[in-house]
Amino acid sequence: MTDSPETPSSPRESARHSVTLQDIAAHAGVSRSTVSLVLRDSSLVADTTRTRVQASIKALGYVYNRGAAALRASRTFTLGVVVYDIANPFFGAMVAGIDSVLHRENYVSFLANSEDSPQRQQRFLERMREQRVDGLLLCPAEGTDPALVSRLADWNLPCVQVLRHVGEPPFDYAGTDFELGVRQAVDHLVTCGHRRIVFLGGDAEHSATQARHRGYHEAMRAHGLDDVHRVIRGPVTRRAGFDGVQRLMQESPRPTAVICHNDLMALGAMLGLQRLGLTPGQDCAVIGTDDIEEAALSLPALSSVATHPYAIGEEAARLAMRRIADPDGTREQVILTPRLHVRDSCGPCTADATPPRRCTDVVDI
Amino acid sequence: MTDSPETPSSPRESARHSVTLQDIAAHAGVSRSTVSLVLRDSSLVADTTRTRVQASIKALGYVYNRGAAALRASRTFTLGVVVYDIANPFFGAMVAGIDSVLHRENYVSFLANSEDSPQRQQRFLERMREQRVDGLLLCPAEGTDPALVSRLADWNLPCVQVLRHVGEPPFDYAGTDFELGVRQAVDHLVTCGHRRIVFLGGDAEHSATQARHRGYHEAMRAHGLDDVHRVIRGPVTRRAGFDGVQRLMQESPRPTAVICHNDLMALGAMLGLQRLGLTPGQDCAVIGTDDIEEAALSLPALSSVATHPYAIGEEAARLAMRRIADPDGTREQVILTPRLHVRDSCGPCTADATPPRRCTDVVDI
DNA sequence: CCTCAGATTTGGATCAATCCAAAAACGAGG
DNA sequence: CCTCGTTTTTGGATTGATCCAAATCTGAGG
Repeated sequence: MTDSPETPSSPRESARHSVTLQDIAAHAGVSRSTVSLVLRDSSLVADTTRTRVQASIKALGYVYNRGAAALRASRTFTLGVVVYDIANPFFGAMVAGIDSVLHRENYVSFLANSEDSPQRQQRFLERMREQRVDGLLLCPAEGTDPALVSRLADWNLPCVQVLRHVGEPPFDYAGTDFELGVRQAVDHLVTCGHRRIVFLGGDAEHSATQARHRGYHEAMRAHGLDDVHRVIRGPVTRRAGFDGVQRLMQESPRPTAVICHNDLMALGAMLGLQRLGLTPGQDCAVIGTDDIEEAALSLPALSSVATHPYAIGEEAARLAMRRIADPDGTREQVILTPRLHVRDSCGPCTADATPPRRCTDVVDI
Repeated sequence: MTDSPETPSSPRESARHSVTLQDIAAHAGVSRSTVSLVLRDSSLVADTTRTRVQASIKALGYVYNRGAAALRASRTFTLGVVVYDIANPFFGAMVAGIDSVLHRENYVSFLANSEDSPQRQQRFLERMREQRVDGLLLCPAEGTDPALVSRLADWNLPCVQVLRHVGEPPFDYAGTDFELGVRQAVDHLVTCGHRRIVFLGGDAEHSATQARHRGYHEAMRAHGLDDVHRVIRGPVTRRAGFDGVQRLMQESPRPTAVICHNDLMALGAMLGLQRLGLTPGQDCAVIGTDDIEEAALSLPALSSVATHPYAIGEEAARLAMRRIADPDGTREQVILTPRLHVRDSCGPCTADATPPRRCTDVVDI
């Protein structure tokens, strides 16, 4: 009592400098190294020692310093995630899927919204490199330099591309078979007796846009409809759907069906038809892509090709975990199968083999 | 050539160990410290030195190591962001607002989706502490321990609460005046001649739910409608709106209007009315909250109290920046003013002073 | 009691930056 | 040429963990 001028366990001690491994070691009567092993629950430490150290950790209110650990160790248990439009509910669901997997794996993620700007994306990627993240989940912004992927490889930064992809295979990728999705839509419409089917939207040269167009062309060709096939390029917004469909409906042999690049466009297209006094599903069939929650809610309920964003997010995250564990393993492509949800916006399907589905059957609110 | 066994600039040199300040210093003929100063562009270094060092940085392909820097310095230029439902488009927009501000400030953010689970939230917060983030943006999960805020203060972790808040003031907070929003809705409906106005939704004791209920009660009282005021508590999902409104419509003196906790509920409620063969805006007025993009698109277009998620995100992020710069400054509460967007779902407003607004005026697709 | 293998534990070096007090360089005025 | 006050630059200590080779402990078998 008399020999030490200040008590070592003073209450504001923690404010002065934070508790370190050294402090725990002293408290538990072991070495720094042993404490470190306990923290990473190594099987090397004896059970009695482990419990003693854990008690000290709790007693002193120790907080692990990830920064210091990362300096020496190779892994940081962090990941970078880049999307190009987080306000889009599709990406919201995808990020939720990513988050669920990362949480299980003790990872946390940096999120950035590139706003489809390659410059913003580039800046974030450089920052991620400075943060020494273990890997990246990247939905490449429009206009991303195709060399980016190999550059990331040079940087030893595992990267899983999501939804879109740039550069040369092989690369890790998680997405949906957009080509198949559009084919399903065309097939269904043709079965229902449609011939003049227009594909609406897709301005940029993404893999995802190209796949949709390819699916459309091939399905039309397969049905012998080469003469009437037609793609209207342009932005993929509500407005574009709204305007585009109205322009189409003023032509003399009117299209009888439109397939839209995404649901937002399709919802806009339905509104456009209604503005002209036409009824979606009756005067013109409409099919969207993504099957966002609002699709089932609209009136008439929108038929849509479900692309399962939550599942894509999960797969992408799992892929990243695998690549981090085995950096030189063969690259993988996880491609989910989309599914057409038939609702009212594509009208009754008299020629269809399956009985027509009624709206109320599928309103999964 | 003959005296050195291997060229120092061998191509795979970078793979062996990464380029450090030391390497740059050697290359530029200055000391480690000077390079460090250049990196943090300090005004201490002479211009000629600065340019020389910058050239070396570029030449050697140096990558700043944030982890190492954070070990010594106090700031990490990282932030933790917690939301409880990232799949909800409202939060998507909010995160976009946050991201835009952080990008300008050279910050990056860790994002977590608590799924409204206090345990998940807690785990993430502890992880953020380990990461030594400079601050937190927190939309507290339902059932969050009110002591959390003061605990974060003990940890020296600046925290801005967003949208909801727990614990005792003073704290930093960014949100919307939900109370005023509901009052606006009630006022409008009363002006239109409604009396039996029901408030639908709100199960938990969040600040945000309480504020809505308070606004509802006060507005009803102000209009002398104490006798008919009524709150139906319950979850705030589409399904709840769908079911809830149908139950209400089966009562003998039917309510003539419902105000919903959020737009998802309101959209569900409109669907519920239609299921009963009733027309929203004609047989029963519906007003939602948030004014999500889908509101204007629905049929009839949904009247909604806009709560500006993007702006809330921006404000919250700005607040965090301010608190990090001045940790002991007085706490601030930024409360945005909501605005009622009148569309078709609340029907014609004969008694209104302003001319009735037509659907087509406000369909801002 | 000694030996030895297997199980635990340990200290010193290391990771890549920042901090800080002190040294060096510089330019103007005497 | 010598001060003196800025302006620049610097080396050593420090941050808090991990790595790794070597030391120590244990208990069974001879």
